[in-house]
Amino acid sequence: MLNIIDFNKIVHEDFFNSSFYHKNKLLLLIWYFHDILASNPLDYSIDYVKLFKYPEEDLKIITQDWEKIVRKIRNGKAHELSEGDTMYLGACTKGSTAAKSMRKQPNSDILAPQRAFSLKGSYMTSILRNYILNDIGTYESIVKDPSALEEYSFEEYVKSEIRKHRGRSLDELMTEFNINPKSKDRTSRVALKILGVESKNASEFEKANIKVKAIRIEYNGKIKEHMSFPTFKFKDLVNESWEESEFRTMLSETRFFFVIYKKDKNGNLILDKEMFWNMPIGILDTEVKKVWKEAKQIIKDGVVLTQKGKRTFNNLPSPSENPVSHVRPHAQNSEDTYPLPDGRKMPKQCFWLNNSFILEQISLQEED
DNA sequence: AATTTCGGTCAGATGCGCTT
DNA sequence: AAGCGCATCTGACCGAAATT
Repeated sequence: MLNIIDFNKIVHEDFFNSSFYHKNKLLLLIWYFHDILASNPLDYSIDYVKLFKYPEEDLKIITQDWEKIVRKIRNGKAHELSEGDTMYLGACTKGSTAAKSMRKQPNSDILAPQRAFSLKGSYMTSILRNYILNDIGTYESIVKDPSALEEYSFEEYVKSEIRKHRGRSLDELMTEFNINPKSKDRTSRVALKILGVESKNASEFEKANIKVKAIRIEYNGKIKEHMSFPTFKFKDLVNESWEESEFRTMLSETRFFFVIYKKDKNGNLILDKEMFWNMPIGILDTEVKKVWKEAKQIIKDGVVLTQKGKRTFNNLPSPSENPVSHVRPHAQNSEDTYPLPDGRKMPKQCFWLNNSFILEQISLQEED
């Protein structure tokens, strides 16, 4: 967490003269161990301290993040800011309560939640690992020479590299880049190899919490499968609030890099498009919230199971009930379960994003 | 009859705990 | 520090029932 964003003032600033840069160009970072056994936070042990200046390659990306945030505010879209918009520098909500923290913004009459600059959790983790613990398990970076970002933003650079291979088949790319066609992460490996990265993730993607997701579009133009996410524990979910829920946190903080393949008439997957995407905050706090709350209520009240033939149907939110999200099993088999609050067991479930929603987002191709 | 829906399954990758 | 066994995770896929 860094400084509060003054929506009205920041629109007149440029990065190197900004209040953000002024205050935060040099940081004293202090890491302490969050010891859950310690009764008093003052007893937490301070393990690492470091006077930190952004490495040149990171500062380039932070500058671009700052520009992106300010552009949104200048366009009267402060209320649409989201942590997932940017890579290392985020605009996170800040204030005592959501209701008390609404602020006026220039160029729009819509009130926006107060926000502050923050270095994202994924970026802080990587600073700790790379620059302080000197962890050997660090990933290669995509942009080897920071001056490559003078002209293009990181995202534009990444997209243009992928675009060079547009029209080629996945099989062809796997052969060329020597990737095991059976590996589950083959599409993300292909993308990384195109970007010149041998390691199984890129340092920029790791620092920015960007997840590569393959999207396969069928010959008929539809996406067959919904998009899955990690499973949740029923007992945890019923104790969460939407604002602090695992699913909301994940969706608001993760940026996705969609690598889109389209099936030709012979069923070959052809590299077709690429785009960065994150869940629009307006949809997150309306439709997705609805599904989440409904799921929570159903689990709280006791899931109703009905046996039909071999299969057991539940009354959790299905894809037809909501345009954006639903709940479905994501388990090894029907024996792979988590306990329900009432003691029964149920196959592990997760929230999914509807295939139709993903398709809609792709066709919007909204690049702010 | 064809397509869509949605509970379920598969299998390689990953991660954890334990031992040496 | 490395190796092992095992559990879990994850992206992709399956197929019976429902719908068109």
